[in-house]
Amino acid sequence: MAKERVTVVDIARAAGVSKSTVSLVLQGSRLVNEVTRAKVNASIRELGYVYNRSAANLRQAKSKIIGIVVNDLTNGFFAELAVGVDAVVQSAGFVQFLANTGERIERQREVIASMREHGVSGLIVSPARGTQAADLAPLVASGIPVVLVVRDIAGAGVSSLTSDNHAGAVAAVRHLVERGHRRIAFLGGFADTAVFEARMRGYRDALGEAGLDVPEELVIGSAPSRAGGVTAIEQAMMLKERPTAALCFNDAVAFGVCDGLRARRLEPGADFAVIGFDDVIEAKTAVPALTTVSVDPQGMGERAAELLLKQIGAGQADAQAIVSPVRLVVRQSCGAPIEHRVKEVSP
Amino acid sequence: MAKERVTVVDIARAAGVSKSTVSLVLQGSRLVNEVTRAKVNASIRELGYVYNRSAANLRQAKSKIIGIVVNDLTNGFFAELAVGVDAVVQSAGFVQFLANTGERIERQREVIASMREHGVSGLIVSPARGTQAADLAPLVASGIPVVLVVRDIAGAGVSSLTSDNHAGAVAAVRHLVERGHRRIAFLGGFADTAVFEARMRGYRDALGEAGLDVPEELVIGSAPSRAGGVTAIEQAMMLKERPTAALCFNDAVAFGVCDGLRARRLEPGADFAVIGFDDVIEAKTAVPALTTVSVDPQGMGERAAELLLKQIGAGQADAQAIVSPVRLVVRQSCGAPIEHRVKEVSP
DNA sequence: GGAGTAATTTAGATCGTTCCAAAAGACAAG
DNA sequence: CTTGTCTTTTGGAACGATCTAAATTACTCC
Repeated sequence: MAKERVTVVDIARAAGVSKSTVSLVLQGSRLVNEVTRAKVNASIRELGYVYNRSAANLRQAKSKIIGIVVNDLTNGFFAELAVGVDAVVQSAGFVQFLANTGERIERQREVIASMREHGVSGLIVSPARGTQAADLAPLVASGIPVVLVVRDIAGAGVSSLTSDNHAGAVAAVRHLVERGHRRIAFLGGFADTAVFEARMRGYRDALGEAGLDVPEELVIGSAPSRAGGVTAIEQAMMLKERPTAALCFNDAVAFGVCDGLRARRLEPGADFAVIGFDDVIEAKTAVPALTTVSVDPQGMGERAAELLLKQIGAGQADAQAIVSPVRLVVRQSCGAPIEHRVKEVSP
Repeated sequence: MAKERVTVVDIARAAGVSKSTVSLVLQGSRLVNEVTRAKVNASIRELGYVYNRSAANLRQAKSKIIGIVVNDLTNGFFAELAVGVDAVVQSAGFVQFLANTGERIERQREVIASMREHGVSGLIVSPARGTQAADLAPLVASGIPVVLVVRDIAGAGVSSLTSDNHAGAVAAVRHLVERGHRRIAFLGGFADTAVFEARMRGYRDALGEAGLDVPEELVIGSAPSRAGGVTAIEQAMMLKERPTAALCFNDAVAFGVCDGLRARRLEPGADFAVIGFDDVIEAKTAVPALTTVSVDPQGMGERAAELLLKQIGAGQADAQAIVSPVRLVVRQSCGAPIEHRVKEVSP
């Protein structure tokens, strides 16, 4: 039962060639004759050979592995991001190491170290909350290409791919203002992240532009989750002057806000306008369909992967910060007419 | 900038010992003297040494990598499963290769092959729909420990960890019957999976046990997603004799069913009883909170990982099929009283 | 048939670690 | 001072691929 490992030497013997030739066949070199190649491939199949990447890797120091580190995989946004990365990376012949940090910096340090030991040729990181440039310094110093995604870190000196959070928030708030809202809340999210800061700034700027002032009590932080949304809206509705609309930190919060509204017998969309951020898959099929700022997580994952692969290919490219555009997708949760909702559900 | 790689030999030189000693220190052997160990560790830190697992791996043929293959990462259930696996696997000093097949068997074949090339010491697989025992045969023959999770495959000859889908469905339907429902639908899911088959059988058995017959038109399949749930309930409500309650294939479908009910101005829980399956995190915080059969995906991931690690440790254990128990969690969507809903939201 | 060129093939060193067997040192007992 | 027992340390051969430079074979054209 304990089968001996089949190696290139075994195949070489079986096919009557040298191991060098087998190696050439394995890497698809065009140097080798058609008949020889066929013979070798036949032996490979026959003996059930499994390529040993550790060995190859040892010799050539480039591994066909890329690592992806996300801060919270149970959040649909990041899961989709990972799927986008996976798609691109796989079709380029790479395989991905995925690790979840659960927002723990210590864990993040561990997984990054582990990935370096495995010789990843590049790393896509959505950093845990509170990650400092110093935390990434050893990684960056090693010269491994790194792309930060979603959350940028000032002074880290690596490429980043973020979404235009400021513009998205501005667009959302403008839309609410156009629909006549005057008391607009900003709900959910942790205030210590760059993403929160940017969205919040967009919210303030758009209100200022409309000549509205920004009452502090209308900015209510919470966990960026569905449960957090429920508590945030509860708090908002206890104010003496209640808001009539809210821009939410992300879609999860927005769903929570809808839940909280229903709990008070208010209908999201009709009685209170809700706008989310991210456009996760569920946003479209929820009832009411969620108006949200589309960030296209899967697309972001794909672009991040492409950027990383380019850097891996180019050896050493200098860091670039890409801000990908977003667009407001108007659906029903902000008060748009409701008649054709079911039609919008994809088949 | 192009730094030379630091190897054990460099450290040996710096610390004034042989590379064998350095190697012993690296593996934490107790054979080496305390002072020597300290000297070596100092040099390691000083030179910024990074362990090369490919090299180690080449020599000792056991890799500290386990692979996890899931069929749909964008589904919260599987993302949570992956997180559970990750937690256990990491703390055992392993790292996980995660790949998403998106229910494509061809892709599944590719990623499994790729994982074997990387020398994973074990594999946790939630197989894509339609996977046959034959698809896994080469993998199984190689002797790598494999644990199938969520979906078992008859005749594959490997261990599996599934949930007690039959018992869960029975409990759910019994509950609905006790609450007085007589026309109970089974909504969503693809009929060609073992999971569907088991839940469905539980549904039928419980109805039979209550002396109710099972009208074919009340079993309505659909994609196991939120969108699928919307279409399934639409279809159910077009019947001449409408159901008053439904057991859904999973939570995503159940949420879709709630959406679809609202679209018809029916309140889930009050006007129609809905029960889901899986108990994803959102089930608790949704409004109305979803009554569902708790499967605890994260816990399943953890148990699957533990089972796999045990098999890796034991060399060759024989296949065992573990069915993990489930329990019905009664919340509001099946018509329970509604007053304390907000209290149940976790802080 | 031989020179020149192009197409294939190959021996052998090499990558960075672990393992084995054996050597070296330390110490106690005779 | 030898011998024996422990504790530490070590050289050198693996592991399974790739790479380099050189060797071999095949072909073309006088």
